[in-house]
Amino acid sequence: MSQVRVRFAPSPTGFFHIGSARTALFNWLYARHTGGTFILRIEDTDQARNSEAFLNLIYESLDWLGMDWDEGPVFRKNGGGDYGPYRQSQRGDIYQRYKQQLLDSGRAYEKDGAIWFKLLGERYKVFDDHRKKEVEKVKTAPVVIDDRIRGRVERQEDEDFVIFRSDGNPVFHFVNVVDDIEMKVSHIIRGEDHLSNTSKHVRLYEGFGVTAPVFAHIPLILKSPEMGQGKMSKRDKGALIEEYQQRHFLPEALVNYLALLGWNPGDDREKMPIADIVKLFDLPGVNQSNAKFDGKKLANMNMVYLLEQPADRFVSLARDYFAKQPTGATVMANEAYFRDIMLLAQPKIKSVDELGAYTGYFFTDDFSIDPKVTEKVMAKGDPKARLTELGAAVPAMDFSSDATIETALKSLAESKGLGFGDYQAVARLAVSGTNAGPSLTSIFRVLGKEKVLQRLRKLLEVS
RNA sequence: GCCCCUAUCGUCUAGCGGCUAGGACAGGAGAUUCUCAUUCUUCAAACCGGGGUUCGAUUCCCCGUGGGGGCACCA
Repeated sequence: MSQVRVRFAPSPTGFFHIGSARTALFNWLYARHTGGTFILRIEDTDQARNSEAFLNLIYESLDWLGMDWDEGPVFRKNGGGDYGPYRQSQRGDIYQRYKQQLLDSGRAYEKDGAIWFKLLGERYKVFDDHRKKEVEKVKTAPVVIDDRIRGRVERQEDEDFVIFRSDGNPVFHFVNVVDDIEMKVSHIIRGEDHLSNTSKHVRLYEGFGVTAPVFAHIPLILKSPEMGQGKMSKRDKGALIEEYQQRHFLPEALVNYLALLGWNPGDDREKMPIADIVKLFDLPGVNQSNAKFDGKKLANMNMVYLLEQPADRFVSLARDYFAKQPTGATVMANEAYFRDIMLLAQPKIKSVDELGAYTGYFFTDDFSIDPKVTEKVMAKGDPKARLTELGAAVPAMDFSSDATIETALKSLAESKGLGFGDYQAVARLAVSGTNAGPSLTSIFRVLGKEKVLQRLRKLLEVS
């Protein structure tokens, strides 16, 4: 069996979005699954819309998601290869050569300053009511595509088409095919939106006297019902990879979710390590119908991953997050203290970007107090009495561990004929300003006696 | 308008001629925990319609309908 060579060929004309990432992922997975080669090729022929910033975003995003490329532009540890250059803007001479070949063999001709690819067959004229003009058509045999995902697809290609514009630039269909031939691409895995183009491409392969690669057209990602109809576009909420990076999602969670959009391992497994996905992924397992994007399921996947991160990794993720927050320097000033708190938060939060709000009161005395929670807590029992009792008891408590604090609090409650719950809510409100957080005993321990007392007193004063 | 693809809970999906149509997310209700979150239990929720083929269709075929994509000197 010949070597599998697949490519991902984005154009740097906009932000890198979910759909592109998924196409890249399926190519990458197939390459890794088969032990083949994953090529990154930049389709930057559209000079007006290209930008270096977008190009860099492609590199950064792929790198962040863990999709390393064996051949392509050099970026960090990725890239290189013998079939370059890997940017179409630098391959002009190759396109000229292929154009000449077609001209020489009579499969291309010039008209209106452009170069057209010539179909073989009897010609006739017909009025096209979509374009509202008369066009010349060619009676050709239908193109048969043996798609690895769709099965047999038959389509008529019945009009000559432009391969070089009158400004001298080659068009997408032409460069795409030429590059795939030159780079010895064996499998073309791309979005279903290209299925209709494939008949053109097949004719071009034939024109060059080359066997076409295997095609595999994957389903598209559609908007979720709340977002409306149609395929996901760059303007839709949650469509950009950059957004998840900024929200500090775990790239492996995003990749896992994306893999499940249009593919499944054949059983009920959903969360699975990338190595397992690589092992199980194959083209016949890819669905034929489009999938709607579900941000909630992605968020859940992210949480599931977050919960099981080893402590060191979680702290490092937290550090990346706080490095970008205005309060970051203060928060991370004391490494041990920071780590302690982050590990208290880890099992409780759903995403890293909640960390700031969730742990704020640990790092400043000037934290906000939730008025709604206050109202609720202060309405029940005699919270002010509990605060007073706590204030009196805390100085003598053993703050050396959660367990000793718990024992002390429970014995205080017992001595008053009350339960732990009678103190918990109001104490929590005093030290954290809210009703959600790590266990009260942990908060006490981390904060220390002095701050706990100070906050208990403060709440007593204002209430 | 023409061409191509597609169709199971709200969403992602399993099913590959005979099943109480399974799982997951989201939603409802309980339980556990010092709060919250997690976790656990539980409930509700689907085979687009019509024809065939067959002893028997969610499953195979055809026609509708719905959804998606394509029809450029864009990529």
